[in-house]
Amino acid sequence: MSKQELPVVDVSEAACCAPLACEPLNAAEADELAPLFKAIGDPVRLRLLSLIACHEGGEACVCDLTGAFALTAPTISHHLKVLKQAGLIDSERRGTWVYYWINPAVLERLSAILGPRQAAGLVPA
Amino acid sequence: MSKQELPVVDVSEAACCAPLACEPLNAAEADELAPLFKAIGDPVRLRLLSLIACHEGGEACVCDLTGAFALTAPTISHHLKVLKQAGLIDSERRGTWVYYWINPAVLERLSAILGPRQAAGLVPA
DNA sequence: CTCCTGTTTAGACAGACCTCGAATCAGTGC
DNA sequence: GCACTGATTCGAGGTCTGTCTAAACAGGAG
Repeated sequence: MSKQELPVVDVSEAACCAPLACEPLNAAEADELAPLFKAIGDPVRLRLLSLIACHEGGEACVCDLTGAFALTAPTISHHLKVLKQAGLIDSERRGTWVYYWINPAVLERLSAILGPRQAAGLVPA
Repeated sequence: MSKQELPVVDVSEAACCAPLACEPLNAAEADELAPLFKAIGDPVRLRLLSLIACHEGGEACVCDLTGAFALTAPTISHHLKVLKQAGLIDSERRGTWVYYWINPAVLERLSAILGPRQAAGLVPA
């Protein structure tokens, strides 16, 4: 279950330097990127992502996450699945518990796409 | 260029340096940010945003946008409304046509939140 | 004034989404 | 083997969303 083919796109593609305002996205690119933003377009999932990213060791057990929400375990599990299918996180079972960690490359890609003109110059004041 | 009363959150707030992986988002922050990502979580809206951002002069007429999609004018208008209500774009009517332009500050904020830790680049005060 | 073009609003409908309870799967320990 | 805990899957509800057609609104031209 850990090495199934992800629906994720190739990060090394042209995407790294096309900040949305550089040249218009074509339909294919938009169809590919929009689901990623959609995945984090939910308060619960956005917070889950943050909780996982901030957790010590860079990974968090599901049991660490459920407590932060007034939601049932199946609902949390559902949201984690959405994030995973989007390629934003990955998981592994270790004994009784399942651990999740984020995929930094995907987040960086999204950040770069929204960013003004990264790479060019990060301009310190 | 003249009106400043955006429904958008204050960019100079703590947001500029909290890249999602720094410390966990609380529920209030997530409720505020998620709708922005949700707005760009649709292929049509993501492409609209890109088309507007890339258009010469930094602004685009609705008539320039509708041609890029196999959708009716009301549908495009609906998506533009969603983007505008999220604070990602703004618009103004000039004679017969209505022009849209993006709000770079909001995009930068979203980029910074997803970004790895570039943080210090933007420097408040 | 009247017509025409560009844009938005209103209403409707199929499909997707969030959440839950109940059931099931996966490991650990008695 | 059996019971227990952690996590996921399944099916169902109510709500939200994307798209359309039809109609209304805003300006410019004749």
